[in-house]
Amino acid sequence: MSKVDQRQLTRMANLFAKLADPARLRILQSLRQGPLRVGEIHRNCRLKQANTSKHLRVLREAGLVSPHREGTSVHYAISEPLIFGLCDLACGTAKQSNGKS
Amino acid sequence: MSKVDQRQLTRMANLFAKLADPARLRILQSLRQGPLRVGEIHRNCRLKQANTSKHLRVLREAGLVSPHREGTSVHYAISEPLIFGLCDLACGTAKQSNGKS
DNA sequence: TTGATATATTACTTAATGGTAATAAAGTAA
DNA sequence: TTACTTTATTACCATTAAGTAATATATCAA
Repeated sequence: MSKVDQRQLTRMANLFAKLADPARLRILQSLRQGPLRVGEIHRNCRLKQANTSKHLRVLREAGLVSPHREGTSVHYAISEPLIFGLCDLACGTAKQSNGKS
Repeated sequence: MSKVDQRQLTRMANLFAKLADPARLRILQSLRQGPLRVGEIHRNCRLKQANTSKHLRVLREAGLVSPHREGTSVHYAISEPLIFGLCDLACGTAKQSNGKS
């Protein structure tokens, strides 16, 4: 990646921003083993229903997850598995290294 | 990474947050080939001096870069090279995939 | 000391974001 | 239709963060 222009840097920053929230990381981890309904996610991750829906919208609009209606419920699935590479790397990097912020 | 607890998710999210800014990504890329003085960084990245200093503080407090005084100037160097793995992965993942946010 | 240069910090404005309660919308069943 | 369930959206508040101008601090030279 010798030449990275401003637009690409902005796209990268936007992607990192989507991952910069513990609740969203938790949602993504919960989807790692397969699709889940919104209700399952919100109980599984201990998030309020509205909050879950908002986070899923962020992830969906970023192209990281995709919804699939089934009756009254909606299943969400990972649509960009590459993010787990990022998560795993960050998990290793962030072991005890993080500063005071 | 089967078991990731809340603290670790928060650390990961904090790390991602540090990378979630185009200016900081640009600073990190500029340091990829070696340490630079603050003045070089701020001219190189076309950032205001104060802004550069603030971003460097964020990166420093996150343990990603480290300063080294030399006379009146301060050299900054990458202190956590693993972040380039994250940057490269994000660069590949964020090619044209990013949503409307 | 004074002066010059390099970097850091402060104060401020503006913009974006997360969490929540309430409400709306979508789907199904009776 | 009504009633019920599931998910999405809206409105609001509180917090956080980026950018900037001005100022402060640090280091060195004379």
